[in-house]
Amino acid sequence: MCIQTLKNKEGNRSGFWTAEEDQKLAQVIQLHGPTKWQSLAINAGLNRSGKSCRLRWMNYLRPNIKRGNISDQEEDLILRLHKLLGNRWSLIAGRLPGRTDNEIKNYWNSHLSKKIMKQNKEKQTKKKKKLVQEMIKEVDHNYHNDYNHNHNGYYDNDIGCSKRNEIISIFDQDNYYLNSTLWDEPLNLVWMSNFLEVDETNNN
DNA sequence: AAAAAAGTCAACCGCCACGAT
DNA sequence: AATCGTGGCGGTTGACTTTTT
Repeated sequence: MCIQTLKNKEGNRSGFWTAEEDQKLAQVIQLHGPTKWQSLAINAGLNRSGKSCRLRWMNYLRPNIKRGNISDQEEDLILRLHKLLGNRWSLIAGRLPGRTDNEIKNYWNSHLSKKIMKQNKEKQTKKKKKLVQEMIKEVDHNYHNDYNHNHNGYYDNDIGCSKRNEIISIFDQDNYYLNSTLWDEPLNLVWMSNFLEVDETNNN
């Protein structure tokens, strides 16, 4: 791995820590305790900011740190705590022994946020489908009872048209499946339900 | 095989709170 | 009361890795 040799604004080293730096920091903390980070950095002979030293200690060097392999129980706890507390990572981490706020935050951003988004999308799709199915049923009812339905099979009464409009707007918000040609066709419920099936397979 | 895209995560930055002076 | 130093936090970056094309 290539080790960065960047410097920050104050001219201190920045970027990934080397094993040698870790060792120096751990030694000086053993002597003086994890406080006064600015002077610790100097005592350790590290050309690092106090903040950088503190972060390295808190997230990687301090004892009893757990890294990786977040269990199902931990994940469940993170999800529930996030629902309760929002992005208050240090509070959440405080309830998970050995875990750091940074790790929880990273785990959330790279795993859980997508998972949650997917779950929400699925719920929304389910809801939408149910609604559309109910409306189709309603239109179907009108279709068979409406004397304005003309001899070509066109569906031209006002209620039916507005219902059809509603269905299109709910079902096809992205204008993805349906297009304006729908208006030139009788409302074909079988045809409509084909799209519902397509929708279902796309989301699995 | 290689280039591009997507994912991961360690570390930085800016901001804020708080205690000391 | 004002200023300064320090610690703590969350958002974000970007180097590196992995997956996809």
